[in-house]
Amino acid sequence: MPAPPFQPGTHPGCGKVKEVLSRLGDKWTVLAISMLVEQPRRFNELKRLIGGISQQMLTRTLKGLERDGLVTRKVYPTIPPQVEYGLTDLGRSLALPLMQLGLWILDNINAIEAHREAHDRKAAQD
Amino acid sequence: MPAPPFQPGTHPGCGKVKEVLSRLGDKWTVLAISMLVEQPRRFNELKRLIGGISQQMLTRTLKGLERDGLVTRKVYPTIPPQVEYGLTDLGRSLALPLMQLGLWILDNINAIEAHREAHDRKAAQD
DNA sequence: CAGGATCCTCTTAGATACTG
DNA sequence: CAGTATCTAAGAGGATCCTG
Repeated sequence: MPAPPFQPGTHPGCGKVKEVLSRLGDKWTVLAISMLVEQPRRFNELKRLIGGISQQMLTRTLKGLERDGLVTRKVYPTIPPQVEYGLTDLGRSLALPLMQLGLWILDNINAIEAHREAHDRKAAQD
Repeated sequence: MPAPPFQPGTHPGCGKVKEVLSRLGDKWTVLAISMLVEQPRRFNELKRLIGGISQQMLTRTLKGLERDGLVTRKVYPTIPPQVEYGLTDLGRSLALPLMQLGLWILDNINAIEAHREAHDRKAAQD
């Protein structure tokens, strides 16, 4: 296991890593990125795919990703209007470690839930 | 790029992946795990290493990780009391994709910040 | 269809004080 | 030292209505 890149002093941009990490860590950002991995998507298509997100939060999330240079927003001036969101190269390069993390979760979700139940059962003995 | 493991229908535990993701994505969890990668740490040692975290949030974070079976809590009944936190095997296996993500951020933090500044500069033209 | 504007609620997180 | 308890502020997130 390599030395973690977050410890103070080990890297110059340590504080910034924390910041980006908490950006990625909001409720919807990672999900939005993952829905764009395969192909560009339209606004309501994303909303449907993600599921459970309000249009306001989807707007905010996509704006944030666009600001960070991870997502592009292409507007087709048709009627009705059509907007397509897609990953930039930067966004695609991020998707890789993100998918790895998702796969880990899938592999271990059962173990985690088993631990939780055991833990909660013990805590209920009072 | 593999199909994302988060899309509804592609995997049975899709909703649960979202949930674990948002658990990992709080402000301190990933940082706490990363500080335990190299060796077990004591409470105040963790607090100092992470930096900027309140003792309450550290307590909550560690309790959550313990509940999920990612962190062990060993109490030495000495005076003053001594408690040591360490990663379980499950926690160590999670640390791997997490460090990958951290390395990506380090590699690309400059590009992200450049995008942000350019984006904000454009937005300021109104 | 793709959002902007508003209002409201709930969670997250920080500060402080206290305890075994 | 390693927490617990309580209070509070800030922001995340949801619901609804409105518009080009």
